[in-house]
Amino acid sequence: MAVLPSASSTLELTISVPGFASSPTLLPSSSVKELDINQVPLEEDWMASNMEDEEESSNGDPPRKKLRLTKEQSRLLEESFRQNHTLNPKQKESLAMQLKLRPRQVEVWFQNRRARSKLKQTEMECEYLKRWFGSLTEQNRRLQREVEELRAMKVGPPTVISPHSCEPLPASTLTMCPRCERVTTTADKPPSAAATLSAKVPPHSPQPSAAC
DNA sequence: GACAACTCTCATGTTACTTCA
DNA sequence: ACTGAAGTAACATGAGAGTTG
Repeated sequence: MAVLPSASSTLELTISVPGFASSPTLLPSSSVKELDINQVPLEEDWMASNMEDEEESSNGDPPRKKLRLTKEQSRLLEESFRQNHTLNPKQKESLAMQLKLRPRQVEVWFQNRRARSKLKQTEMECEYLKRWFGSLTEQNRRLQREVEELRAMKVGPPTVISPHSCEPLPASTLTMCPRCERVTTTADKPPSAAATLSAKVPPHSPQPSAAC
């Protein structure tokens, strides 16, 4: 499972892990809404229709019937899903018996539920990456402007005096901290591999680090 | 041990149906 | 009443892992 950098304080991204309790806010609200309106069939009707399906499916050309799960069935399935995103055969059998459904129906429900979870997660990640891209674009624009300004101001070779040697430093030794945007010299502090990486890999938060 | 055949489960994509605005 | 969009149960398919002879 790929884990993206954690978001800034204003954007929170959660990664769902199988077996890890998912947030209730991710649950499809429609399931509740529709079931409030839905006519809940009697248990006997459910069993009868399920058995009919099973019989018809062996006849070769069954019209695909779509059964709506009752409120209670949905609730129990969701509860079970929160505990575990996958079921072993024993759990499946027992849950199916408890819900008065076929094990196959429970299996299909879990497959679809996992798919919905993943889709939601992907959408959130996509949204996060979009914002990240926007922030980087803005930062890039700002730096480009700054470079232009510096170029416009340039009248001669830089005359930065080294605090160590008290002599002028060449321009090539000047670097800018990507976080705090202060100009430092490589002579003063050579950039570590970690610092180089952090400059290339966007920080979790667009705000400059206080450590700088 | 290596292998093929089989079964099971999963992810992924699609279809068919239901509900609602 | 009709319709399109959204949600979702059911199905199809292919891959990977485990079992068995």
